[in-house]
Amino acid sequence: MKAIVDCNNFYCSCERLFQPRLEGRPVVVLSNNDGCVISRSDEAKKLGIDMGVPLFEVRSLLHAQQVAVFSSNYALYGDCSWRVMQVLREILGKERVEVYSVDEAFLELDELGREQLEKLALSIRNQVEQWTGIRVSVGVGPTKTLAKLANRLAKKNKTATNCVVVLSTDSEIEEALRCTAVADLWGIGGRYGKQLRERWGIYDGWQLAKVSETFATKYLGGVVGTRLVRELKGIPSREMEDERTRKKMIATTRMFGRKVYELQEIREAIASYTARAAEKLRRQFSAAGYLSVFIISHAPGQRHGMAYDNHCILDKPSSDSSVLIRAALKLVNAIFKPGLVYKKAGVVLGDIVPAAARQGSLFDTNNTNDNLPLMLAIDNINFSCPPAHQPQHDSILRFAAAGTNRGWKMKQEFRSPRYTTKWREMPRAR
DNA sequence: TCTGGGGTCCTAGGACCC
DNA sequence: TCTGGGGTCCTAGGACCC
Repeated sequence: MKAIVDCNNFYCSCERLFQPRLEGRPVVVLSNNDGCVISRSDEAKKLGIDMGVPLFEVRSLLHAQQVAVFSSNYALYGDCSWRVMQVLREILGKERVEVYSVDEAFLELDELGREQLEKLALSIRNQVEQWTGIRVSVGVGPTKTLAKLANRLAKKNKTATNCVVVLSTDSEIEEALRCTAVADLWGIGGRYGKQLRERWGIYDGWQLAKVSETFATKYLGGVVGTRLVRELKGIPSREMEDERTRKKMIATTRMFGRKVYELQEIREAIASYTARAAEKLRRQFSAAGYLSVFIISHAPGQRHGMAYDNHCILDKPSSDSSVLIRAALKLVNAIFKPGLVYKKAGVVLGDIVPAAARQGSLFDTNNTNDNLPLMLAIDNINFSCPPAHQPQHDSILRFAAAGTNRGWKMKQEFRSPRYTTKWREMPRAR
């Protein structure tokens, strides 16, 4: 049997952890640049604040209802996530835990009886809450997709279910599928949902579980759809995956805090995003062989601007910020067009390989020329020291190319302290 | 006026090879 | 009018996820 543990309103719960006075009050967390709402407490959901709604549309409602508003604080959420996952690993053993996202993990459970499964799920839920302060929901089923469905039902009705739902008998599964709209299934998004309804008259999960594999292959994206339908029928087709700690692609992209016109500012932004991406790369002991940059211009009155991108293959894979920044700046120079207004830029690293197994370049006489020790020293210092009195900066040691004014930086007006990851921002007890 | 950021997997189609 | 058959690799783009 498979289970999925999912943290309730994760980002909001993290904020509340350090401000218990917010318990029972509506809370929301905003996306980067304070653009839209990406996490809501139950109280905020009840006020009718939708997921993903732009801040400006609900500003007065938030104010009138005295909703506590936070900018996103990824240092805090990442650390809380790690704590939750550690508890799961302690309970089940780390081979049985697959971290799926910042707030979700799949668990491999034994084939126990129904009551025992429910007891186990409940005890996991309680243990996590007791040790981390984060409330979670647990869904259990014969496949990952059905576990997801169980979890959804658990969250939908927290009081009745105690945040735990087990789907183990055929009739339980049938009933759950019947009461779930097809687009609410894991793996069916808006596009397929619409097609299934309008073209095939398939509205709920039970109908979809009945289609043939040929149908799924043909109309739901090939093997992806086939796997999904098999999972609904109770045949495990998405096995537990090895913790793939190494990402295959690393991106740092941001909206600017204001309109940007000058190449110099774009270069600063690209340099600082590249430095950030390189940091992520080094954290997983990798090097990248491919680098791409893009900038997006602002078309007045339109939702989407025009994208300009450029990429290169590096002579040899690298995780050296200065090497990557140099390459990125060269790329951005080639695509910048004066006279446009820019609103966003980004850097993507690809062709990622383990740093230890890099293929050297045939023409490179100096293979040890990477500044890895220097880079690691920089990472260490940046991790432990906050940038004192310089709110426009995230780190104390930076590359000159990233600039000093940084007027383009994203807005973060409501960020809480990084309680658990920066010494100077630790909570104080009187 | 103001709408995020970071990932994965898969398919189709073109270029190229023998 | 008729014009081989199979591979592989790469890229772009679609769809989905949190």
